[in-house]
Amino acid sequence: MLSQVESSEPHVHFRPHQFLMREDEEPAVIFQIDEGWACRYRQLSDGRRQITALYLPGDYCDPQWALGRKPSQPIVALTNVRASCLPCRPPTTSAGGTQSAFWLSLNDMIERQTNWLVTLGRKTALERVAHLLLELFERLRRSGLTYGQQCAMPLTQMEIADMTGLTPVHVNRTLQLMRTRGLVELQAKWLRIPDLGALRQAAAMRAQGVAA
Amino acid sequence: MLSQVESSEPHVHFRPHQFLMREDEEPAVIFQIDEGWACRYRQLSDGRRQITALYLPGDYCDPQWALGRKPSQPIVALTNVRASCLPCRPPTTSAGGTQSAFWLSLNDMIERQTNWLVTLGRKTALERVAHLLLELFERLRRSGLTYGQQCAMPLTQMEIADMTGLTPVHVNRTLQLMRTRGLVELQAKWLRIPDLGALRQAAAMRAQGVAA
DNA sequence: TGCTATCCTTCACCTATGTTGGTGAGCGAA
DNA sequence: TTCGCTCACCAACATAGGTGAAGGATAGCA
Repeated sequence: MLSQVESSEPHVHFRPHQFLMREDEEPAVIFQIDEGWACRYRQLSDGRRQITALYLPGDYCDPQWALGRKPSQPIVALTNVRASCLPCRPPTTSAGGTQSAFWLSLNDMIERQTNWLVTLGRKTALERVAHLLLELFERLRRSGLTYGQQCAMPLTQMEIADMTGLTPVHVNRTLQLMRTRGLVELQAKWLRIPDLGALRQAAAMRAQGVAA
Repeated sequence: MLSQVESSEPHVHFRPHQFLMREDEEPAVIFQIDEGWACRYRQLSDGRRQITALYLPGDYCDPQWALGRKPSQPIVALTNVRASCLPCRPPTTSAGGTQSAFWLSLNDMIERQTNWLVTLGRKTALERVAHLLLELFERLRRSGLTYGQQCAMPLTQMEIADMTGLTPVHVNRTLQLMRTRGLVELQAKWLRIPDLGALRQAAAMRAQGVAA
């Protein structure tokens, strides 16, 4: 269950439920996920848990460590994960400016986090789940990890619940409803979205271009 | 209702409900709030609104503009606001490194945003309101804007609702409950916290040092 | 082959919060 | 002074989502 990081190692592997980083630990490196999924979360003393970030292939983990604070939340692998280790200092803004992939990725993460504030604060269960599936699909698509209208979806309903602020039971109800409405097909850890536009509308997201 | 920014002007003023920045506008400057409160929000097409950030005196507004993207959410003054205009380019990481006040402030903002994800996803109404009042008090205290156990609290119950993801009616119920429990005294836009520890516990926040 | 654990699914019931529709106090403008 | 507006506050009722419990499918493993 302990992370096996050697800071000199260029690559590391993690198994499901293994920690990439524990709370308040001093990060030695920033990971870049090559393969697999991970998440950051906080757990309250009575057991309530909220996932606060999802890390997919290509993502830096966690970019904000570059801003110079200890992680206040643990990061754990959701699937088998292969990751590269980057030095914890960020690329200087002088070299590449704020446009470097790294800083843009931090920007994306903040933007996603802000969108989740809106979803958790104001949206219904169906809108929340739709938002999640849509975000997953579009992030994977940008990394070339979708196949037509399909992509992998290894999350359990309990993990979906911890992302969306719902209970597993209600996630199940909601997924059933979405299935009967033809919004998603979801089985065997594989997601198919018959009509991306319909799902976007169901998610009450801002309209969005088709830009890759 | 239009912002009166002259990018050459070192100081600007805004009245309540006046925009500091509109959606998708190209920011010419980053404001630093000298006095007054402002917020960033998103409004859904059916009117639901969620406030996603609060800007208090001393805060940069918005620090993430320095990362090089257009603001996707409007920013509006909640009270009379006086602000200074800073160039939109961030201090280079070479000069001052990531420890500069500016980057630390961005880091704080991300941290606060993450904490709100947990609150909106998993906490009860009372915990949410407690979290908000506590955060306000402690941020103001760090800026020397508290007086003993008291501080200003210009937010209307509707604005509290839009921060906490509740309805104004339920915010009212919750505040009444907190009053009867002696957790807060709140009247005439002025907040008094008789027992900070009790309020922290009610907010289900992580324990926290007394560090200024 | 059976054992165990995890996950998905469904049911009946419950409650925290939303909704609707009021009241009255305060305050600025005319 | 009255009008118009915002805001705090209250009450009755409605509902989305939570709770607790149970059964069935699937997969790893001895």
